[in-house]
Amino acid sequence: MNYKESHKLLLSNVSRFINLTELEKQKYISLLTEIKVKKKDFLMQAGEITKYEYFIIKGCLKVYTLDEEGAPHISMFAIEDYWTGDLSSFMTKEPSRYYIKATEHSELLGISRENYDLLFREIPKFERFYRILYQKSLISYIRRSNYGISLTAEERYLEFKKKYPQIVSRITQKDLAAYIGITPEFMSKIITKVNRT
Amino acid sequence: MNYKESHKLLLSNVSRFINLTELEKQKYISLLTEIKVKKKDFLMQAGEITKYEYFIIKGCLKVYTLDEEGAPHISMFAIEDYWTGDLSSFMTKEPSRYYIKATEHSELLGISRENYDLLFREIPKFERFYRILYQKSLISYIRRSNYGISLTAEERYLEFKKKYPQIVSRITQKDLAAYIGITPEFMSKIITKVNRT
DNA sequence: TAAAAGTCTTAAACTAGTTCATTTTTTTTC
DNA sequence: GAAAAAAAATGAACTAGTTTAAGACTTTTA
Repeated sequence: MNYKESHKLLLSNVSRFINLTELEKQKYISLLTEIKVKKKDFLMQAGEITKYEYFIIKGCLKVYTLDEEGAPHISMFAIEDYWTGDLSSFMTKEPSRYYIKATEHSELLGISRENYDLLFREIPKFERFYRILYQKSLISYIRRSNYGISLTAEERYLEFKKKYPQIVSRITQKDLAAYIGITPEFMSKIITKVNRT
Repeated sequence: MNYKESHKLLLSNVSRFINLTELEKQKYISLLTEIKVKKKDFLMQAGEITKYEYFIIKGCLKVYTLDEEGAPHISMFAIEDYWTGDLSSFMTKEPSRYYIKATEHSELLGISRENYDLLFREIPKFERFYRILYQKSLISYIRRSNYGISLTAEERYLEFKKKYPQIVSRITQKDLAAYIGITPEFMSKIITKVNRT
């Protein structure tokens, strides 16, 4: 069958871990919602109960919390071919502490909690898909949680640049500072220093 | 059927997410290896390819790396009813960067990579078990990776104490410092300060 | 396309956390 | 249960990263 470009991208993402029949592909696609969000608009805000998990077709978004002083802490940047959302609120149905804002005009496919549950009942293979997806995410978050406490800010910056060169060029230095966990002023100093060397 | 205490603990851990028939329980148990490790002994060392994922029946272990200066960075403390290991090395079959050392005499059940793969083929329900297990771990690591970059050392200490009171009392201040990401000297200062307040 | 708003840079004064050195206390070992 | 080893406490000098403030540069908006 002939699929839309957006669905092709998603199916190709899924086919990394499981093989679906045509029927299963169509069933899966029927469970998804198309979402567009303009630059600077929110996909969700703190206090809301997360309705969807999102697959990014196009664009770039930042997932962040605000601390008591109102300073942002960016948890992740999500770009094409990545999944994002607030898994905790999505699963527990408790209000989220996260904001998700588009830093570019973005197109997403969302799966609602009801359809996510249904998916496992209708196509149990997806248990495997998510087992592997979460396993891989877990491995990278375990590594990241160690970086935060054991590397200096400069080392974390170099790691990020090495691991996500395609993201560095698409975000502001200020947002990168909020991800690395430092002030924009210190981020500026690091970049000046690294470029000089 | 009558199971050993250790197997009962594991089966009860698994039954949080999936129901197994008697036959499946027996099959599962047949895939596990019993392991004992004395206080201060290594369960594994950096450079080795991880052979097992471990479920802790009894005891306490620390999972850590050593940086270029030889300073330890503790990634997790594992106690009864928790799973541990190096998931990355276990999956990729590449040498691990982690050491796992018992801080108390410990008893574990290990599952080898071959049996882990076999488990999914023989009892596909385990895809669901691990999907949920990894999902929950992922949620807590996402939270932790933000703590590392957005909280002060004192706040991280208070968080740890609140979340794992049963672990705090079983480990040394020095190990806690290596987990929090600070020097033992500064850990000592924080504790003095917090107790004074 | 001018004005406004946001981002980046620089610098001086400050604070959280480190390093190094010493002493006291607790735990381990024979 | 004494000796040795490891952990914890304390303090002084240091460094990585913050704060505040101001000016230059860039992007957005009307």
